[in-house]
Order: sequence, then C-alpha cells, then structure tokens
Amino acid sequence: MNWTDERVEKLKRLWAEGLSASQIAAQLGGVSRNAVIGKVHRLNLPGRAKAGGSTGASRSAKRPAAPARPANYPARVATRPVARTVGATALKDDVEVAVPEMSYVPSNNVVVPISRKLALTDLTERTCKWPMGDPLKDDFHFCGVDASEASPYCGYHARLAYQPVADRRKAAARA
DNA sequence: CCCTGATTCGC
DNA sequence: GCGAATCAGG
Repeated sequence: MNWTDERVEKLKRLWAEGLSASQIAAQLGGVSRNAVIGKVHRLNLPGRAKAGGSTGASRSAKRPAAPARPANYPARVATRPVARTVGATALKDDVEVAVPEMSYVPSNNVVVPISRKLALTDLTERTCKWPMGDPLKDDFHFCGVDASEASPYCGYHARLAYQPVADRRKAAARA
C-alpha cells in the first residue's frame, strides 16, 4: 500500500486527534503501526511529547546514540488545511469497522457477562467488537472483552454471532 | 504480556 | 521514502 494523498491526510487527522499509531494503522488498513509512526516522523508531525495517549513517549532523551535529533526541533509548521466538512464528525464517515449485520441487540438490557464498554477508538484486534446500544445514541459502545486472535468477538458473542439462525432466536429469547 | 511511541538502517 | 526490527518504557 502506498501513501496516497488521502491516506496521508487521514493519518494527519487521526494523529492530531490523538489516536494511537496502532489504531490509526487499523483504520488505514494495510500498514503496520511502525509504518504509521515512521510516516509521522517523516512528515515532521509533532510527536506525543507527553500528552494525550499516555506512555512511552519522550524517548529521545534517553537515546544517547542518536545524533539524528538536535535539541532544536525542526519548526513544526504543520499548517493543517481546513478541508474538513463542517458538520462531519470524524467517527462518522471515516470509520470502517466491520459491524455484523445482525449485530444490533434490540430493546432489552442484554444480560451479557461483562462489558468493558469500550469506545470505538479503544478497540484493538483482540477486543470483542460486539456493538452494544444504539449506534445513533451516545451510549453506544462495544463489548470490549478479550477476544482470541482468531475471532473478532469474545467467546460469548462469538457463539451468538456464528450460531445458525434458528439457534440464535433461542439465544436471543433467552437473553 | 499487553500496550505506547522513537530510532535505526537496509531496502 | 518506506517500514521491520529494535529499543525503551508504562
């Protein structure tokens, strides 16, 4: 995959919004988090000095054998074009999460074991991506329980997702 | 072990 | 320019 203008723009936007490199890589698709980080550096985008994300930043200080980075940054002139549509929320049209068709659990308060109530941006490859709540309302979240690498869902939801229709009805009725 | 970003360097 | 490997840390 190559860095098209669109992809670079998306990278800039998501990075500016504080998403982690791995999350950005997931949304872009076809690239690793290393690729994202590498690109960020090449673009001279400001790193995560200490804010937002959390960990592991401020690496440079403890890297003695790295002459590549003089104490004085290359002016971060990143002039961001305001090309974004006015009413467009980032998480509205850019997200490409695979939401299963029958994913939506109706009215009732589904009695699911546990839910970590993750926001979309908190999902990783091994968190359950079972959607909960109304995607149009702000209580929407994802299950988020640990899922094995193979499945996009936790054990509980994997069973619901992959059951034949007939069985699913029973499961739904039970829930 | 999970994750984070940072850096290096062969390609 | 690219990104895997590696490092360093939470």
